[in-house]
Amino acid sequence: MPDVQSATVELDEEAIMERIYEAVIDQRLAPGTKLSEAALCEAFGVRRMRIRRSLLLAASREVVELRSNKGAFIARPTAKQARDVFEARLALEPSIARLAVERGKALGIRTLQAHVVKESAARNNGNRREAIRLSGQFHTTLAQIAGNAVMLRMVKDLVTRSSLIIGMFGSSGVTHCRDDEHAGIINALRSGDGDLAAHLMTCHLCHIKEHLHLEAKQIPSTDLIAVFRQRSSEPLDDGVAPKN
Amino acid sequence: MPDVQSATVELDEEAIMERIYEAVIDQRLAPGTKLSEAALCEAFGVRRMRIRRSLLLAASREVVELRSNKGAFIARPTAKQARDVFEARLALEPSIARLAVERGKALGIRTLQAHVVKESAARNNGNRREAIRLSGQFHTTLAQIAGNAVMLRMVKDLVTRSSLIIGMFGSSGVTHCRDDEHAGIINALRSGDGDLAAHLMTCHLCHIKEHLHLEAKQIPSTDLIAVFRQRSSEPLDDGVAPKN
DNA sequence: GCTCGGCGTATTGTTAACAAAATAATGGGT
DNA sequence: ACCCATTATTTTGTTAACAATACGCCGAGC
Repeated sequence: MPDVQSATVELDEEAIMERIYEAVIDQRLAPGTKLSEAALCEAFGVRRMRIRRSLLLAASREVVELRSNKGAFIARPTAKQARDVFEARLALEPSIARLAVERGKALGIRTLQAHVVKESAARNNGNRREAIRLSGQFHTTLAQIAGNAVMLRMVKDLVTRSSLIIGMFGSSGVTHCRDDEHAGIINALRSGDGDLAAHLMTCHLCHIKEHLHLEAKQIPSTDLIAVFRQRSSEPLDDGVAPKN
Repeated sequence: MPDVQSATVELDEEAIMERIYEAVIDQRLAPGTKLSEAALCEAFGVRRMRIRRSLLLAASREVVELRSNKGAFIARPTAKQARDVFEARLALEPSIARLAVERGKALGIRTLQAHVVKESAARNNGNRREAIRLSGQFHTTLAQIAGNAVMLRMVKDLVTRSSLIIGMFGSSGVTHCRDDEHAGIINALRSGDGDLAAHLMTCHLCHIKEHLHLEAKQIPSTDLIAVFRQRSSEPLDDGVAPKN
């Protein structure tokens, strides 16, 4: 047996990124939060290099934002980014629901059902954080059942960013998803109706999106030079924001 | 004016990753190619750290594979990964085509048309590499026109991995895409028919996929211990491959 | 009393040296 | 002549020190 002191194995970069994702989904890390390297080193018990690389990974997924010589911050999605994220989810997740119908084994469906039961329970108990976590996990679990690793990775990223988007633009108090809609999708799964599952997923995502206030509500960015900078109109750029 | 010697600005991690992507798309970097750090340092004129981080980024996108203590290699997609990639493309790109119809300005469409003209020319001139490059770029350009940065990022990754997949499973000599299919999609764009554009894209992707030989052809992996290792059946794992 | 400027501290970014593993080379034995 | 063990070299992985930038504190001046 290895030494009892550090029984926990050293986490690798992806694992640390995953932990950051979880914290973002739970809304324990709000948009704009500073992620100091020293603090993260202590939190995860690793050296600075490991943290640094984890932050780079998260930044390449646009879950954190790296400001030069300032450090790492939890990303603050813009309205445009929010639209893009949900547009992507609307393209992906109905297909995922359809695939889950085709490939979902009994085990997977039962897992999902247990999931939704816990979700309802958490909501009724007023356990808001747990409810949010589970409601996000519904979408990733569905992607697992669909059995496509590429799409699973995409959904994980999108769900995490959605949590940030809700933090920025969501009506406070209202949670992500309505669990009855999740239940409806599960019923479609059980009855083997792929078209229905896909359709319900589309509706579900639209509903989430409708509860956002994307009309330039946007918490003041505290970055005054950016606010007062002359902004040129947006003529056909390649859709990718400059990074500095 | 800065010193004339190093007029080229220092490339950042994403830029280097982009250059690796391009080389993969052009099939100048074949699956399994070793990417030694020293060589890359010289090639890009940067220090080791920068290279190392670029490789980490590319690895997180599964375009390169990091083997512990062995170094970085261009990824060798498995048949399962190939299926997943094309399944994801089939979910994403028809939607992208539809969005491009909605939002495509005249400028963007003209750009695409010029693109396809160059593509045909390259093909007729026997300029295989250029033809491959342009045919891949058609899909990313379409995503730019659709104006969704999230989906653009996804398509770039998927197109790059598709190039690797064709390198692994494609009938040699046959190029990625048939340019007449690209032309058909552009016509749908011009006539403003979103459903048609989406449908043509679906067909187009299916055709590419059909030209692959995914039935365990798989170039012998040269890693003998892996070949002779007793393989347990694949029972319901989470769809994510172990990394070592 | 408030603002501006300089100084000290803390945090980030980078470099270079070091440790460990794998690969290549050498030599001895059969 | 071929194969295997041992050594040398290269290449990767990690650590720690250094440099540079940003931040907070304090005092001087208005």
